[in-house]
Amino acid sequence: MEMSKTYNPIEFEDRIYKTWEEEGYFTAKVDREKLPFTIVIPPPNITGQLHMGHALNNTIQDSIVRFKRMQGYSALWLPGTDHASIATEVKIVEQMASEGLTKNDVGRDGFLERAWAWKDKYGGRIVEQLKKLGSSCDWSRLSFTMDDKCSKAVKEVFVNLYNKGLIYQGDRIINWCPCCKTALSDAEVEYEEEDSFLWHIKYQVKDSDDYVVVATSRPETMLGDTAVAVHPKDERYKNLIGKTVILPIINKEIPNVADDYVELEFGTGAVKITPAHDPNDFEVGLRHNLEIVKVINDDGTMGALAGECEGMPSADYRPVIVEKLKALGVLVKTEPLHHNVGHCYRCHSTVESTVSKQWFVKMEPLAKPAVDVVKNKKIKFIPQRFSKIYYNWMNNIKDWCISRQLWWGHRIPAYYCQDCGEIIVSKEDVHVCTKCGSANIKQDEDVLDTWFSSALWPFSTLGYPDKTEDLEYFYPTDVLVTAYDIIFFWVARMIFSGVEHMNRIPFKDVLIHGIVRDAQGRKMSKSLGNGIDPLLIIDKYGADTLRFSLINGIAPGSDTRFSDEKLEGSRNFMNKIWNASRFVLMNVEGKEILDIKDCKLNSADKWIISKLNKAVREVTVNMEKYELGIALSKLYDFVWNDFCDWYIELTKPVLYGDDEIKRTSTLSVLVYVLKETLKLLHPFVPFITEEIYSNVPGVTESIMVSSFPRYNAKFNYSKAVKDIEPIMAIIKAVRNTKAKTGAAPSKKVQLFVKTDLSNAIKKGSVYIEKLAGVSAVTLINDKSELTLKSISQVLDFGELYIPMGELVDYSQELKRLKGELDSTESEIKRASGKLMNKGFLDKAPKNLVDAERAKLDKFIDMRNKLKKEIAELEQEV
RNA sequence: GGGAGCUUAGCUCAGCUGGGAGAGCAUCUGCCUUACAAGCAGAGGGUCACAGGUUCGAGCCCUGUAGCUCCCACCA
Repeated sequence: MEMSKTYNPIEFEDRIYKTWEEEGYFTAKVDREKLPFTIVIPPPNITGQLHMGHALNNTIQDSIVRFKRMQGYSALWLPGTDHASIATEVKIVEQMASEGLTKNDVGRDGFLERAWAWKDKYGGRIVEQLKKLGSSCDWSRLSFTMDDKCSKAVKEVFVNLYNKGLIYQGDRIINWCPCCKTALSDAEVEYEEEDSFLWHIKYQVKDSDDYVVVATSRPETMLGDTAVAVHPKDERYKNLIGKTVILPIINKEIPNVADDYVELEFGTGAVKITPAHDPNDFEVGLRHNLEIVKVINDDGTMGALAGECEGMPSADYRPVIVEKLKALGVLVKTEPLHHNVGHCYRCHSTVESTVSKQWFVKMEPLAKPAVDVVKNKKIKFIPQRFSKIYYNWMNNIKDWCISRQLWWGHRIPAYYCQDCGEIIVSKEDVHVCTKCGSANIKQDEDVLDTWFSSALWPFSTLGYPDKTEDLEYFYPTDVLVTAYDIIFFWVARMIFSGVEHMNRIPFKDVLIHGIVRDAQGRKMSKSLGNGIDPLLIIDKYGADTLRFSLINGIAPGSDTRFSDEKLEGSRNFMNKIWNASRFVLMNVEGKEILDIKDCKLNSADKWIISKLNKAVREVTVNMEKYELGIALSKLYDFVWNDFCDWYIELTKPVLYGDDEIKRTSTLSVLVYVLKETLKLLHPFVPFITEEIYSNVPGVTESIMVSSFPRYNAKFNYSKAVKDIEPIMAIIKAVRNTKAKTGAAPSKKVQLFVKTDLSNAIKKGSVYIEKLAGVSAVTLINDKSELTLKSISQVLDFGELYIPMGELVDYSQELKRLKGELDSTESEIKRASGKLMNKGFLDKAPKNLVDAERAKLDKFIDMRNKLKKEIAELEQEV
């Protein structure tokens, strides 16, 4: 097949992906002959479109899973999507609003019908996009957090936890999003700094002219105050403790209590206590047995206590009540305040703290074993530092509010008897009360936090609670790949869930990567409009280019910047691979190719095989440590520098020469190295490698099912390497000389070499001639044999003399040689300094000391030669 | 308030268990050499934030300082 002159991925990526799918290469089999290797995908939201974060996350997973698959594991990458309770519900509400409908208009069933329809229509988008990226997911196992399998697991887990007393229902202070109209967990609240005020308000002490001034940032909640608190040790308020104060406006009598929670220095030292709308106040209320009075409704509007302002949004009511306080003369001071305010992570509204009846997971008993499995290294975070973040969160965790006042999600499997009030928690639908026999049963209206089902993902997708073959073979999974921003939401919860329900860790390693930023280092966001659409990049440059630019050079846990420059560099590399391959394939066309075992290898052949072998070892080691960025940049170096710039150039004299046997060997090596290189590259850039591989003569199978190259000690041809490297040094030196003297690279020069390595040089002279533009290489024993005006180069294994005729400027030459002498002298100083250091001689490893000695000898030799050259040159001038 | 990370060439970043500072881009100089101008060859460019310490030896380990970034936390 003819390969086009430039890399054009659009021509083959879709076709190749289709073939892979049709051949079933992504489908993992339970194969007792093989070891399993499992990754479960972090399920993208069905509302989501592929963004750069997904692209990075999935490229990493795909590279790992392809690598493992080629290493011979039965590798499963299990894909799926998340129902994204709030996010999806918001979408459906918006959609209905455009038709002038509300949730209540259509009712629960009607709403769910719409939601499922939406899921069917759009939920698959992201899956198609993942395919464009080249993801080798096992689509036959595609899961969804609300499919039957996962729903069964959710019910199982809920009921089990309830029966163990680890799930309970209660009136607690929770975070309420007035916009989404649902409770949120603590993790779902994001704090942002805001400028506000601290209002100082006088509360009169009952039956007295005294008053206490409280400071608050939330005056609108004051009608729900049920106490004023001061610190027990606060001298200023000693007399106040136990007295009654009067709440302005509604003139309600409330107690004054003493509590350690109060900070002496902050505000006035006296705090109004609103148990219904502040988590701290709620705690104070519990300690002092205070009344809980709600003043803000669940929808964020003021309640009946606000009188004529009932129904007004609480934010609007704030200035109203401030005015009222002013009018009453009880507002004594207003000072600016910079503080943290909680916002909903989905809609960004300011969240309210409010008391409400919700379902909670009791965290303490679950957290401890989950900390232990990380502490004793059963689960490893990569990089390790993220385990600290994990500990910190787990050790300070509070109970998890899991009920959401939404319709889209897993409906809580709790049933209430309308007659006797019995609560029945059951995996099966309940129609009859187990206590009184009544059929008047209602299921809980609420659904579960989305993350409740995601927490079960590593085993619910494999069949839990059923003891399936998949679960038995593929669980625990091997590595979880995710960005650091969902460690709390997801990773931590999977860990305690796996430990609790499976009695086994859900994964062995957690590979944390960073986020993709824009070229200026800013987070990509909708509001900034600086997001880059990976699909547009794929359309323009191809998936491999995108993948390469995301992975190359990244370090675990660190953020990465995405830029056009990187993209172009990556595209250029793809083109390089493409053209190097084209060179090989063009030359081998119709020619005989042998196994390299049957070839007569020359030193260049052996050199590239050694280099390849070294690359194999290093890439494998790096991959096993999840150092993908390092692995890939090593491959880049190998391909571009060693293979293209050197080896391919070194093959040309042979390929264009007339020795058939040598040519066959070199062609065979070219094919061998190309194939192995493509395999090394394949996990990262699957399409281009498949496309080229399929064009290599003799190849019948997909590169996907080929074996990853293995390190082979036999391929370290150290003698051949020693023979070819001086040749390369000479080529460089000649090129350098030409450039320095301003001679055209194409200008042929003669070369005289004085060296002990005459055999190797003789053998390699054809390379020197072709690659450095030399007409003839002549070995000499002494410079006196030279009659022409030359430029000299002192290398560590000998001297080169290049007659350059009129281009030789002796004073320039003298300057250059003196410069070289200087740097040689400083090397000698450095090395001899080290070797004169007794501490170094005594304590450094012997091989290092020996190496240092050898260097010193070499430099002294070079110094002598340089001095001689300089002396001779000075005579000429 | 607690914790983490970062500071290396003009820019973006690598640098593994301490043993002579690296890449890409940019810059400069030459080249259309029949795989590739999305290319080839050559060159310049760094007190590894600062100050101490450990060590024969520190970009790497320890302590402190400064600047930047992020996370967590109930300061009304």
